[in-house]
Amino acid sequence: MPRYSGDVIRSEAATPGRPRSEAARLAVLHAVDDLLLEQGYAAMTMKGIAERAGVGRQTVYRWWSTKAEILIEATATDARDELVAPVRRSARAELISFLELLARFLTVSPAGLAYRALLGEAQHDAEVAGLLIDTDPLTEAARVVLDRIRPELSRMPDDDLAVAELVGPVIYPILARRGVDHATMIRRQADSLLARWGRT
Amino acid sequence: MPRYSGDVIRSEAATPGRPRSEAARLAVLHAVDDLLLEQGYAAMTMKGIAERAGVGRQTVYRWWSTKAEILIEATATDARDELVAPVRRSARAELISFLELLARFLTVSPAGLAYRALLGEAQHDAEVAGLLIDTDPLTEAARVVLDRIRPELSRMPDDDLAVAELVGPVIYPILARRGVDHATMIRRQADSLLARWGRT
Amino acid sequence: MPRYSGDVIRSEAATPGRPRSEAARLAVLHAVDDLLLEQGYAAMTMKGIAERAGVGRQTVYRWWSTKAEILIEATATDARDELVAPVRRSARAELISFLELLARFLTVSPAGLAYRALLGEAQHDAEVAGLLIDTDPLTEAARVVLDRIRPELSRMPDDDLAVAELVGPVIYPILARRGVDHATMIRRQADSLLARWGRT
Amino acid sequence: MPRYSGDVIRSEAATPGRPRSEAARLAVLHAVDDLLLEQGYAAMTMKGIAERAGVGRQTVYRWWSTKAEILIEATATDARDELVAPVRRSARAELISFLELLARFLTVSPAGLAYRALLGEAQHDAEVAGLLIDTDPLTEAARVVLDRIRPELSRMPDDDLAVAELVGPVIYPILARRGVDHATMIRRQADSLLARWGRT
DNA sequence: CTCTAACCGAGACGGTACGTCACGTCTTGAG
DNA sequence: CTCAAGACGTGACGTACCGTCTCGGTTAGAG
Repeated sequence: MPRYSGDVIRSEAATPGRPRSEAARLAVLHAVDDLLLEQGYAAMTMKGIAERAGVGRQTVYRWWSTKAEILIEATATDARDELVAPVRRSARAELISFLELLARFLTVSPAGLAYRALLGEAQHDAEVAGLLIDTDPLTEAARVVLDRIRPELSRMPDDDLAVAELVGPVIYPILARRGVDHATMIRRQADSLLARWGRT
Repeated sequence: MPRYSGDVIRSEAATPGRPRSEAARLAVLHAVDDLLLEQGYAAMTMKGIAERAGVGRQTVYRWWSTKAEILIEATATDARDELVAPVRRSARAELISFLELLARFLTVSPAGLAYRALLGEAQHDAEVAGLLIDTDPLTEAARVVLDRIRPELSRMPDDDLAVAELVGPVIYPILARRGVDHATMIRRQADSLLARWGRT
Repeated sequence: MPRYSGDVIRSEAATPGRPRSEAARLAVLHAVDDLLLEQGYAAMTMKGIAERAGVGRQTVYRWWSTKAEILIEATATDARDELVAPVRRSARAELISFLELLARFLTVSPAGLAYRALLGEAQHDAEVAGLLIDTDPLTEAARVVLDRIRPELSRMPDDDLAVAELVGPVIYPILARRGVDHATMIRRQADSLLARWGRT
Repeated sequence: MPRYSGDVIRSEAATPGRPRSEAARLAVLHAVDDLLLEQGYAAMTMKGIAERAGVGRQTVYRWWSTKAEILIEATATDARDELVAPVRRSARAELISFLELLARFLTVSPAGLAYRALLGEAQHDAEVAGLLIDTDPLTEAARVVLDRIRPELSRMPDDDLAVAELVGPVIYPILARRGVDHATMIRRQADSLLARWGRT
């Protein structure tokens, strides 16, 4: 079970020269993981990452351009894993489970903190925005859940609209406020969506 | 009509020494406004702000600690002004008007870009998070609208929950995706809320 | 007995406006004295002097241009007082007394430390050099001694040459070396001069 | 023939990482040389040196702590070269040659100006004092001359005393006065020393 | 079994922003 | 007109990190 995305070997082309060191790659990814928790995103530096990983500075730059890029690679797999919602009997239970997962992910999980940091950076860095949108694990996970319960909810809109209606009210207060009561919010939100999307 | 928050006279205490230069204060606030549009938040520097304002570096640091602080002071009034929703006949029209205002604010207005940049910074800088939350013009504006239509919507939750349900689905795709169709989303969102919150 | 040069009132012209505050002047001079000992010449600043004196910064600049100027005014009188050589029976005793006075002045006395600091500053600041030369208390004191013993020493050169021969060998090692044995040096120096300048 | 002290190869240890740039080192030393003449010691700044040398600021700080340290390295070799006294037939000629060399060095040579600036700085900066004393080219040169003529002068004291008697009367007026007539002073000084130190 | 090419660590390089400090000037109200 | 206070524009300080470069040394497949 690969810890990091890309752990599967990428190419078989038998390139000449010394092959890329998997040890160095993992050291960098782990270093980023650790530093994010210890110092936070803003205080992380490329220099610090290289030193913590015991790796040359050039080696980092050879494979990644920015700390955002490394962080995405380092946390993508974790994020995806943590956002796999368990299968439930009812649509309501599905929604509640997923939203609770989501709230926990964003407020507690290291991968979730990374996601928020990246989402933040994306607001003033177009390149990060591009990277993040292409690999957004959150939207992906939401879609899985929605697909699962769509048969029961005939009036559910598709695609991005449904995702936004589902995820927005939970994620917004987490990004913009402090100390939100998720539990209540989540139940209300689920009921609201069921009423709007439901069969009748 | 004051352009910047704090334009109202502050104190009459007759402090000793040379009084603070209003010209310098305004020059800095305008410089931040300009630089945000020209270079973006990330590329803005305290040095650059001081130089653009034609002001000493120390003068900037004397009154503000970070570029986030300046940006908040520079855009707070504009943000508040731009988010004043017009009074409409029906609750639905009120909601749609406000959400359209909000979407336009976040995607087009300089003050809105500033808000997004600050919200982004808040994800990895606790101090900015504190500042932003205390002065959040968006939540404030949402509350005004909600208070106005509350009489018609007996099942509307109060406070933060209602704000999140109203604002979240619109703001989330703007922060996390590209090229969203706001118009459709907004109408759906308004109807969804009316159905959930409505009298009968 | 005035503590500082210039303590005597300078003008009687009955100028209009508020007269100069003698209290402020003395506070500045004392502050410079204190700071020289506490922090050394290099660490002293105009700002620090004003604060220590409890005086406005402008008040300092109104009356002095540089810290060197203040220091000269603050120490000139002390320096002159400390370099008054006692009258002795023989030329040899006169010389030895004066040279010992000189060595003590330069290595121990606050005024002597100030003199060395100023002499140092004069090496890379022409303005200080000018001020110092015009008021040099050391040369002045040496001349007094030499005049006193000149009758006994028919071959003594006059003016600057004699001063240099007398003072140079003592002051040079103090400026350019560490931990010199002055006592021996001084006796040798006195004998050397007597032999050279002496009657027969 | 090495232009700067330290031009001799330092070590062969094969340290890891990119080796120090000799070009940068020389650029800094030349910049200091130039700036000393153009602006004087007091007006020289670390920033100015780096810019003149076309070198990063950090590169300067990496190898030197203060401008004094750079100046010592930049002028030590020149100073030593310029103070090599020619061999003469008589002790008197030796002394006169050396003292003339010395006077010229201190009043005309760039290296001599540097020496005076450093000697000045040493009066109020203990660290500079330490550096200067350890490498003092002037004392060194004086000792060479004195050793050469010592056989002829049986009563010459040794070490520091002799150096002070030789050098002090010449250097003192240069430091503390303006426009001295060196030629006369030097001949008198030489005769005085010969009389005192001479055989009989 | 050498050759070649790309990798690796280390760390110096030219830049540039940081936040602080002192400079010397100015602008208040009070004496 | 002076005084204390303190804000002003200027510019150097020493530090940190940027992304690039240049070393010696390693590690593979190709000849």
